[in-house]
Amino acid sequence: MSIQSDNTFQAIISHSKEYGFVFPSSEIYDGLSAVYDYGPNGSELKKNIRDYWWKSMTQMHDNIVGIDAAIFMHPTTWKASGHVDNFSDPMIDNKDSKKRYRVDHLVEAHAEKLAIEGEKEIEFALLKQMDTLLAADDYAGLKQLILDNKIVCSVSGTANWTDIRQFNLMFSTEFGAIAADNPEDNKVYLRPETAQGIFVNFLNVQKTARMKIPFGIAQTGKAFRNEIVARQFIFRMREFEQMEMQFFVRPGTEGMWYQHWKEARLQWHLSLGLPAEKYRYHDHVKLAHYAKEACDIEYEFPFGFKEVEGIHSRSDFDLTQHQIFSKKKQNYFDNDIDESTGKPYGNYIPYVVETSIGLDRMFLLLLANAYEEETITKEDGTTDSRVVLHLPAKLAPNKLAILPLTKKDGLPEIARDLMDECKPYFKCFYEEKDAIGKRYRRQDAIGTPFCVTIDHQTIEDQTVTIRYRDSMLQERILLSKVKDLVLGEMV
RNA sequence: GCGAAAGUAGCUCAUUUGGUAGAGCACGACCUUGCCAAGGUCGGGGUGGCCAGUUCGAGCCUGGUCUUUCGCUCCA
Repeated sequence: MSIQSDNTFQAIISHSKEYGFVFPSSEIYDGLSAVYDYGPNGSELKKNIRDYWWKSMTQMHDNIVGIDAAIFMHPTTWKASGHVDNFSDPMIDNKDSKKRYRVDHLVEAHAEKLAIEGEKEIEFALLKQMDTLLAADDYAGLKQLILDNKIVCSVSGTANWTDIRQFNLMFSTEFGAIAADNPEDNKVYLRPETAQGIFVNFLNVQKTARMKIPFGIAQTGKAFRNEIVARQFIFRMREFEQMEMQFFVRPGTEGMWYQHWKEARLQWHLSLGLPAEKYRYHDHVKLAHYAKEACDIEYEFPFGFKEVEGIHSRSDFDLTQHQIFSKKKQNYFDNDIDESTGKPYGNYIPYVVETSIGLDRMFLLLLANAYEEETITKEDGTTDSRVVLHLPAKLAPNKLAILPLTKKDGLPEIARDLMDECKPYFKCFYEEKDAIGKRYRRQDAIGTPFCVTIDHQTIEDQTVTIRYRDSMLQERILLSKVKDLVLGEMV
């Protein structure tokens, strides 16, 4: 049904800005790369997505509870999680081959070659120099070392190198007002994922909410990654929001739960009326350092199939790491009876199955799916066009537009009364300016599912015209039925 | 990060060889009208992404820079 051109993505970006969904951050200062702000309609849509997810996780599952952890966490958290060590190596690119190397690997490979050639002394000196420079974070010195030793790229054979850069995906900042002797002691990171806030609170939540395994902890919140390449509008941003649920299970059952959540999460997407043929699973072959099994739920964006959500079987990696680094037991005592032994399962560190969806990506997904430039044939045979967002009614920024046909004869008063009746229950929009057709089109463009028009007949028989966004059909219903009709679409 | 393209009003775009910027839509007020982007009158809005250079004169030529899109690369 949707007519999508090659320029669809561009059109969606323009539309997002024009109708107050997404603006480039700090636009008057030329923007900040890969950072975006949500406008009046965008912030409503985003909030509605978040609320829908939260409700489906916590309200609809009595064994899942929520938390809201801080963005700042103790620095040791990221040592335990592996984020500090695994992602802070200095890198260098060869400009000719476009190949990127870890500096230590590049130098060591060259040293090895020297060793084979019998140049033991040069090899030893080289490695020692490298260690000294690495310890001092002297990147200029390291680059000079590479140039002095005529180390070349194995692909291009040239020494046309970029400067050395450190790619640590975590943003850091100073914590507290008093400078420590060692600045590193004051260093804290902006969390690169929300998951760790759940793991470090595992026992707090389990004990205070009296949760029994299997159970889950849900959380939504901002995370920050200093991406090397951050592009495709709000798809990959440096500041983004995750909606995560960590599900704690008995070891040995993680495979079953992994399958369960893999299917349940896809169903969540489909429950919004999104087309199944646009979705697919992508099972990971190469696994992250913590993962046992992992897959992405991918959606066909205008720029191809891309990850919108991940389901990961994280084993007991995270809790075990936190137990080691914090020296605090992360055990759970399982009173359920193991039928093979007749005794309780007893103490263990639970396994974790994670579902992690990017809120901003879900937002983009919904816009991409909803956006349509529709050509409509009018009664006299001429054609017209309209831009319409087919957003799920329960997620639309405005649920109902209330439009008096004229701004006199008492029609605005009736419209205002309806507005007052409905606005405690859902977001309404009131407008009396311009011709009715134009007002309908404006609401189409921001995805308002229902428009109600108050006309002169309303005064006589208490009926109004309700007009449906997707079909453009209209019918007369009782004024008193409007609120319940809209509410019926919200659950 | 490398390569390519682009940046003029809120949006989509014009501006023929360098001579101090226009249109449509949108926006605001008023009049007329009243069920699918109506008509009229008036009005607001741009130091041409930013900074330099060449020139008597730069939106246009040159260099730099920022941002965006696309292709590689990367992605816990």
